[in-house]
Amino acid sequence: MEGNNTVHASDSVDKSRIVEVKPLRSLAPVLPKNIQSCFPAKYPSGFPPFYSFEKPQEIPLPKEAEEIPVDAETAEEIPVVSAKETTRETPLAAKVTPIRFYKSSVDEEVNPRADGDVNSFSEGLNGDECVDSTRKRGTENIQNCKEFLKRKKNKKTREVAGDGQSSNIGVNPSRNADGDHESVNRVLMTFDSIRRRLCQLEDSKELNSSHAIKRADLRASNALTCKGVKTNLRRRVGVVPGIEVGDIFFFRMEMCLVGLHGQSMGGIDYMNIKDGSKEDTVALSVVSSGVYGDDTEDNDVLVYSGQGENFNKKDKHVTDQKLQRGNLALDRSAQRHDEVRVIRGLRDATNRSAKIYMYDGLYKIQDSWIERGKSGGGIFKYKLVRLPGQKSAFATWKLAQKWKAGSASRNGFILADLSNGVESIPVSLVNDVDDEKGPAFFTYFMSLKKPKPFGLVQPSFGCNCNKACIPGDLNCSCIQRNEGDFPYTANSILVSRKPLIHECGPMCRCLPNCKNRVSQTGLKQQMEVFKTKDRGWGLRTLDPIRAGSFICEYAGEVVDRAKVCQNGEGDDDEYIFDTSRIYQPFKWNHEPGLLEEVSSNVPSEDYTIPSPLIISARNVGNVGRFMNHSCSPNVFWQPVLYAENNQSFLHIAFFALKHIPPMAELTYDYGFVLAGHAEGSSAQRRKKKCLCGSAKCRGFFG
DNA sequence: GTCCTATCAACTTT
DNA sequence: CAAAGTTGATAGGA
Repeated sequence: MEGNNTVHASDSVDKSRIVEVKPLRSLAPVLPKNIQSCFPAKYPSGFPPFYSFEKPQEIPLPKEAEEIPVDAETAEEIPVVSAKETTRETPLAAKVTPIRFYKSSVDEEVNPRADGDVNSFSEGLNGDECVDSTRKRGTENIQNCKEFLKRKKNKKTREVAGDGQSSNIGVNPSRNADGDHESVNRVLMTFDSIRRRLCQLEDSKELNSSHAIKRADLRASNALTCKGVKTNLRRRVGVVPGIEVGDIFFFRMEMCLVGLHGQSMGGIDYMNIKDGSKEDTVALSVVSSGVYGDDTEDNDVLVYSGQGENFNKKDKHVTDQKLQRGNLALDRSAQRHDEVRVIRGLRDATNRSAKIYMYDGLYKIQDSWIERGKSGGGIFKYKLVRLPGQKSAFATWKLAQKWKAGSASRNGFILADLSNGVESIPVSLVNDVDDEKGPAFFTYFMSLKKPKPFGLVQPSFGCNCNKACIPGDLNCSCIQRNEGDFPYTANSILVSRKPLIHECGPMCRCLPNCKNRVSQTGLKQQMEVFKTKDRGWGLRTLDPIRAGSFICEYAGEVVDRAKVCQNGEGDDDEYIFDTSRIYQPFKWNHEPGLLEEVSSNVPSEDYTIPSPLIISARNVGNVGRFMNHSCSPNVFWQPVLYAENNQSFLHIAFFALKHIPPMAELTYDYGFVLAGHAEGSSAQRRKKKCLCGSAKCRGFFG
C-alpha cells in the first residue's frame, strides 16, 4: 500500500513523504456577514475598468483621447490599483489610460455624426450598419457589410501608411497590415470572446425558441471583419509576425483573422506576385487536416494532396486534377524553392467532431508527382519537408499523445499519478533536468479545507432544477444569481470573466453532472508536474487547451492573515494564494459594441470579494500549487461561489486565458503586495525576482 | 446510452 | 466567380 502511495520512484523511500489521500471535504461553518456584499454594486470594488461605457458622457473627447498613445508600451504603464484601495469615483475611468481607444474607422466612414466620442461610437454600432445581429437578417445587412468592406479596402493604403486618423477596436491600426504578438493576441482573444458569448446566447435561446443561431465562429469572424479587427492583412510568403511555431487554433476563421491562412475552407492559400516584369503565383500556406492520408512516419515530412475533384459532376466522368489554382501555386513555389507555411490539423480528443490546428512552421517542397486515386483520376502529391532549426511543434504534440497512451517511454519519468487516484485523470511527475526525485510532501486534495463562509445574511439555498439546470431557464435560482446568464457554454467553457460566478452546489437539486458545476469536477486535461530549469517545479499540459477551459481549483487550507504573517518570516509564502494582492488588470471579455446582440451586457471584470480569501497549499493542495508565476500568463483565476450546508463558500478557479498548446507550461499572475501595505512582518517581505522571461516582465512578483 | 460515420446545408474567403 | 482539407446538426448503425 505504501509503495503505491510513494511520491518517489527511487529505492530510498522517505516514509515521511508518503502521500496521504483524503478526498473528503471538511467544512467549518462560521458567522455570516451582510448580504450586500454578495451582489456587486454597479462598480464593485476591484480593478478599475479600462473604460467606463456606462458613463459615455464622461469619456474624454476625441482630441484628448487621440493624444493617448495606444501602443503596447503604454498598456504596460496602466496604473495598477489595489483591489482593496480602490474607491470608485467615475472620473477614475477617464484617468486610467485606456489600453485601446474605442473609435472605429467604421464610424468615420459610415456615420457622419461620429466624432470619436464613445457615445456616437455605440450609436453607430447599434444601427444596422454591418451588424449581423439576427438570424433572419435581410440581405440588406450583408450588402451593407460588403459595401463597407469595399470602402475599407480602398482606405487600407492610408491606414497602412499610418496616418493615425483611424483606429480599430482592439488593434492598433498600424498593426493592421503587419501584425505583432500583441495584435495577434488581441484579435484571437476578441474573436473567441464574441464566439463564446454567441454560444451562450444560443444555448439560452434553445429553450425558448426553436431557432438557434448557428456557426458562432462565422458570426464572430464576420463581426470582427466588419470592424476591422484583423491583423497581418498583408499577405506574405514565410513568417507571419506575431505568430509562433506551435501556436494552436480551434477554428479556421482564427487563422484567417490573424493572417496565417487566408482561406476559410480551402486547404491551399496562395497569391499572385510580380517578379520583375513577370507575374507569378506562389503558395503561402497549406492546412493538413490529417484525413487524406498525408501523415508520414517522419513528423517533419508532409505529403500533401492537390485540390480538385476526381470526377466531373456534369458528365460524370473521372477526371484528373488540373494544374491550376493551389496546385499551380504549389508547383511554382517548388520551382522557386520558396517556403510554405504548414498548419497541421488533428481531431480534438475531447470533442471528436472538432479539429485543432497547429502552426508547424516553414516547409519547402522537395518533390511532387501524380498518383492515381481510388476512382482512377490523377491526384497531385507534394512532398513538403520542414526547414531545420525551428522549434519542435507538431512532433511534440504527437509525442505527447504517445506519452498519454503510454506507447512511448519517457526520460525522467518518476510517477504516473501524483494525485494517487484523487483526480480522474492521472497527473504524472517528470524530471528530465536534474536528480531531484519529487516535490516536498503534501496531501493531495481537490478543494478547500476549513473554508470560511462567504458573508450572507440570508441562508444560502440551492436551486430546484430537475436533473440539470438549463441555460435560459430564469426560474433557476442559480441562473438568477448569475444575472440570467449561464456562465459556461455547452462544452463547459467559461464565457466571460465576472465579479463572481455562482455555481450549483451540494444544496442544489440538480444532479452532479449539471453544467453549472464546472469547477467542482476536477481536472479535465491531462497535466504533469515537471521540474523547470530555473523555477523549481512547474505544471504543464499534455493536451491542447481551449481558451476559457477550466484548469483546476486553487486547493488548500483557508488561513488567516495573522497565521500567514507568523509563518511568513522565511520564504514561506511560496504556497499562498491571496485575493487581496495586487493584480495586473487585463481584458478578457470583448468590447461592448462589437456585435449588437452581445454589446449591451458585457460583464465587468472586477472581482467582487468582500473579505480577502487566503489559501495555503503548503500542506494540502492539488496541481494548482505547482503553477508558476508569469507576467504574461496563460491562465487566470476567477472567484466562484456555491452553497454547502446552508452557507456559501468562495473558491478560486483557474481558467485558460488563451489557447494553450500541448506541453506548454501553465502560469498565472501571482500579483504582489505593495510595500508598506502589508501587515506586520510581511511588510518587510522580499519580492521575488521574476524569471518568467516574457517581454512584458515586471521583474518581480510576490 | 454512446460512439462512430455519413450526409447535409449554411457559409466566407480569394 | 466558383471552389473549397469547414463546421455543426442530425440520423442511423454497431
